[in-house]
Formats: sequence, C-alpha cells, structure tokens
Amino acid sequence: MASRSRRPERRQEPLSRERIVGAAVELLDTVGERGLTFRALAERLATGPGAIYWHITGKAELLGAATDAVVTAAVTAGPTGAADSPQDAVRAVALGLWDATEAHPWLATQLATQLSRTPWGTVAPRIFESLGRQVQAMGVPEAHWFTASSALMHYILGAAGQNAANSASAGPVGADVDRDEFLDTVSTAWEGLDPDAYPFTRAVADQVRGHDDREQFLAGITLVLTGITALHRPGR
Amino acid sequence: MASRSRRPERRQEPLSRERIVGAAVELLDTVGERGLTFRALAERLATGPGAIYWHITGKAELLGAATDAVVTAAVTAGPTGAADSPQDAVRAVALGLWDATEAHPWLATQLATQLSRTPWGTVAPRIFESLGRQVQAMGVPEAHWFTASSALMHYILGAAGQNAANSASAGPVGADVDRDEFLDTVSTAWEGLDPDAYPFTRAVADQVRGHDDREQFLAGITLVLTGITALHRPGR
DNA sequence: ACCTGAACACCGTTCAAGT
DNA sequence: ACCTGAACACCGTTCAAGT
Repeated sequence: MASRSRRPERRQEPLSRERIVGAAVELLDTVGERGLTFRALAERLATGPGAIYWHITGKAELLGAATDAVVTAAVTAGPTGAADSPQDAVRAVALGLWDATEAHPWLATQLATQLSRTPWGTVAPRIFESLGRQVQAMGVPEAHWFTASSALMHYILGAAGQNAANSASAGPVGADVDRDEFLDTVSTAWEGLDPDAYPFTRAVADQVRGHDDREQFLAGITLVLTGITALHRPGR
Repeated sequence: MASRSRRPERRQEPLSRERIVGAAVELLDTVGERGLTFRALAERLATGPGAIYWHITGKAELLGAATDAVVTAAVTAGPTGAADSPQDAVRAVALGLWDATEAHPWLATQLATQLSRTPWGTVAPRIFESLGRQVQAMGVPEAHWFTASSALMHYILGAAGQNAANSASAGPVGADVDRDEFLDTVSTAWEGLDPDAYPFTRAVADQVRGHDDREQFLAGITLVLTGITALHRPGR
C-alpha cells in the first residue's frame, strides 16, 4: 500500500435514499443507535443535515429503511441451496435472522419497534411470507396457516432479540472466550437470586453455563415445529 | 380557601423513587414514550428536573423501572385462583402479559429494549421464573427445562409485542368497532401486496379479517405447549 | 440529605437561500 | 430538482447554590 490514501472517497456521487440508508447501517453498526444522528450521517455523506430530508421524511423512516435493508438481506440470502425439507428451510430463515441480530446488535430493538408500529412496513410481511411458505409446504391445513406461521415468527423474533444482548456485550462474533465469560456472568448472577422468589431460575442457572446459544435457539425451533406437526397433523 | 393554594394537591409528600416511577407510567400511558421527558415529569411532581436525579440515575433506569413495575403487576396478578393445570397456569401468565401490553402500548418496545440490555434487569428473570415453574410442574425432564421455558417466553414476548401495535392504533381496549376496522385495514393491505413476492401472505389475508387476536394468541401458546409435551414426553 | 433551576451540550427538523 | 447551513424548539444531564 504505497499511498496512504486517507480516503479517496469519491464523494460526489449524488445523494440517494440508498446511499443514505447504507451509511445509516454502517453508523448503527459502528457507533450504535445513539450514534446515528443526522449531523453524523451528513458528515459521513459530506453534506448538510438538511439534504437528507430531501430523500427521507425523518428519523423514523430512516430506521425503518435500515431495518428493512438488513432483514431483506438476511431472509433472502440463507443457504441458497435447496433445503432437504420445509423444516430445514424454516431453520435456514431462522438462522439468517439470528445471524443478522448478531452482526447488527441494534436490529433486535428495531424489529420490535417496527413491528409495533402501524402501518406495518415491509419487514413483517417479508419474514411472515418466507416462513408461511414452508408451513404450507409442510402440509398444514389452510385453516391453521396463520397460527402456525405467527407462532414461528414470534418465537424467532423473541429469541433473536434476546440474543442481541449477549452478542452486544460479548464482543464481536467469534470471540468465543468473551462469550463464555458472559454466560458465566449470567449464570453466576442467576445463582445469586433470592432463593424464595427465584427457585426455578436458580435451578436452571447451571445449564446456561457453557451452552451453545445457537443450538439452544434451534432446539426451540424444533420444539415449535413439533408442535405444529403434532397439533395439525398434516396429511402426507 | 383563603390562602391562594392554587393546587390543593398535597404536593408536599416527599419525592421518592416509587412516586417518580408511578408518575412515569402515567405519563407513558397518557402521552406516550415521546411525552415522557424529565421536564414534564418534574412538572407533574411539582419539582425541578434536577430533583429526579437524586432518586434515579437517568432515563434508562427510569424506563427500566417503569417496565419492571408493569410487568411485575401483570405476572403477579393473574387469576389468583388455582389453575386447573400447569398448562392453564402458563396461559394465565401469558394473558397477563398480553393484557399489560394492551393497557400500556409502550410496553412492547420497552420489553425488547430491556431484554436486549445487559446486565438483565429483573424483568426477564421474573417472566422466566413464572413460566419455568409450570414447565417443571408439567413433568418435563430437567435437561429440557431451559429450552422449554425459553421457547414459551420468546413466543409470548414476540406475540405480545406485535399486539401492541394493533391496540395502539385501534384505540382503547374495548373499542371493538375500531379493532375490526383495523384488522380490515391490515387484511386489505395484505391483499394488495405483490402476488409474485407475497403469495402466502395474500392467501392468508382473509383469515385475518374478523379473527380474535386473543384467541389466536392462545392458539399459539397451545401450539408451543403441545410441542413441549410431544418432544419431551414428560413422564406421568 | 434532599431539592432548585439555570446552564451546557447536544438533538431532530425546518426553511430561506442558493445552484 | 436538489442541496446548504443557520436557526428553532426542544432534549437529557450536570452542578453550584440553597434549605
């Protein structure tokens, strides 16, 4: 690397919704939700705060668009290869979202915010659709499609959300040591709870130590899939 | 009232963490998350913004405490009567949280935020504990306690979160007409989606119209409970 | 110990003015 | 049509000063 090109950034490609959202995601990833301000975003885009409003109506839309971009990538990507079964396809979608919340710790909170906003954006339908198709493929009777797909979606979003906490505090993905340390901290904290008020949580505390989050998450998916199969007895 | 006490409210009971959190919940309920400011809170408590900091470290703790207060009430209350079965007890806990998100539309977002914050507050363990005890009572083998309880918690939080949107936009609880109108809007919106990209969601759109959210939520609980029973074959 | 309220360092958003 | 950047109306938080 001869020239230490501080930033050859071709700065003058014009502003666009797409560039703005891309920069917003980068900012969220690097400096977190509190770091995403219109001033910081404008600086990164070499413009003024006002310019952004020509392309985006406000911060709510900006966060919505950033969430949508990341979710779309997560749900679309996945192991493109054909899954062996609808069940495996559900697992692929689920893991895509799981990994996304690990790569983008701000995603969990944003998902909750987006979903509890009306009118729904494109985020909820996107996830719902990719799960629902597999439910359909599993042979679940039509009357139960909605219930089964919703249950899957809610479990996935809940679990992925909780995971974001761990990832955020356990450092970057792959830092296994930190992660083990973190689980150890949780486990120890739980063991320190009031024995009268939290007997169950204390009893389970030890299982948390050294467990594999990802596997635990998949075990939950299997549990819901089992419920769908057992309850709706898809014919085949 | 000879003396000009413009406000008969016994204003001089001293400030306390409890009073502050109570006022915060009221403010969240009436003017929403954006309306909860230290200035508004101070006015309601007939004091200055600075005074609050003597009892609470900052806004994050304030929101956490408000969430904890509401969740504790929801999980503790419930139909105190003995449930017929552990399954029914799970349903009671679930409905308690469901109703809480309906009464406090801000709760869904806050739950996600609290859960994805480290260290966990008291909110997650409280919910986890009340569900876990029932899992235990169902006879699930100890090795699966964590998986089963987590799955229940994640489903409940995900579903309750989504519901908050509907409640918030459908107006106060009990406004059945508005709610039906809202579901009709969702259904129509889904039917308008791109047929190529959203075939499943479109196919299901009609089921949404006129369905009972609460029953749908309980159907999901039953689904997860069925999965737990089928997969872990509790001995009995 | 507890409260007051002005002051600080920010925000999101708007809008006249430029090109 | 698109961008600029100063200005407005707020925020959360701090802290000297009071009681």
